[in-house]
Amino acid sequence: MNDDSVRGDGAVPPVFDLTQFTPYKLALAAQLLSEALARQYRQRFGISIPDWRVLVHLSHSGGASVRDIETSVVMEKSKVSRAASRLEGRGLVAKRPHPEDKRLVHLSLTDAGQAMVAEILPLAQKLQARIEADLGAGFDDFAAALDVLVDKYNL
Amino acid sequence: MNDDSVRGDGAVPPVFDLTQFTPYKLALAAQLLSEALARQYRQRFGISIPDWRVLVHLSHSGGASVRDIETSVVMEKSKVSRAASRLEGRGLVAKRPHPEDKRLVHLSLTDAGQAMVAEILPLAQKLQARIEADLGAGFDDFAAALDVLVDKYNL
DNA sequence: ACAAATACGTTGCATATGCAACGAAAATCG
DNA sequence: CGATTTTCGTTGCATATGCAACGTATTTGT
Repeated sequence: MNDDSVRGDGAVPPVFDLTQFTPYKLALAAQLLSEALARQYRQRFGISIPDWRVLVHLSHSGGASVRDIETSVVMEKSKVSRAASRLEGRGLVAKRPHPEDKRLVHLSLTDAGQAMVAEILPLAQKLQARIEADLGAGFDDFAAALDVLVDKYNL
Repeated sequence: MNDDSVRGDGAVPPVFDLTQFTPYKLALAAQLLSEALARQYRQRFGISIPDWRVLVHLSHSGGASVRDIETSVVMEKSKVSRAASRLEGRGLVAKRPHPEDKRLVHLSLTDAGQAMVAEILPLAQKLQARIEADLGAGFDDFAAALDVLVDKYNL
């Protein structure tokens, strides 16, 4: 007898379960977690995920250019630019020309922006705590594995 | 002396590093891996990620309805529907009415579809092997952690 | 058996996305 | 210096996306 999956033309279709494929599982887990968080602030604050990333990064950095955010948060610059414009329109972010390099646009949170971030961050921290609890002792290894993947596949 | 970050209004902006936030790291790792794979078959076969998921699922299941794919691969049904139409247009997938339940559309791979899947799968398997090597002994725990997250946050 | 509720797949529409092109500004190099 | 390249941010455009609405088919409940 031979292999179950032999076909006449010699092209053996490998048995392949998408649900056991790591990139797929990763994508699914990421989607579920992102949605879990996004649902919480989407309705309450009308904030999208790109908006949220920009806000949080500005809160953390205290101010940055579009390019800074592009690289550190890994978002297309056009995405960053549009998020910044939306947020500026809502009075959450201030856009100012950089005094030394006139190509750069300096972004920072307004007071309203800081207030909103202060309201939103606890939600994220609560989710983070929940995830750590869900994974228990394995959390640190999990986080480390993610770091390995991120820097092996970055670029 | 007091806490560094005390502000007059009592709203303490929590120190929060997006890059240490698990949902963010997960999203980033997922994006990088998906792109790594997508680049390989996008150019060579003109296949998008949704297309790929549908093809692989059909290969694995041997045939399924739009709804089957929607639930098992976790894609919006409109996304599945459009992917199926694209693939049908390219002669890779056959759409047939279900004989018993006329609401269902039965999808299956054509010979050309099977041939393409047979060409593409090895790429995925190679990536999978590389990931397992990258994570070494920790891989199984990593995969298990992903499963935990997926079913804790599904729905 | 009939009406109402539900399930399935497609499509219209508003929005989001990636990519390339662009203008302005700065850096590089001869 | 002056010319060429590179960098930065925005925008135009083609495509992709999610969501709701729809038509058709089946299931449920009375």
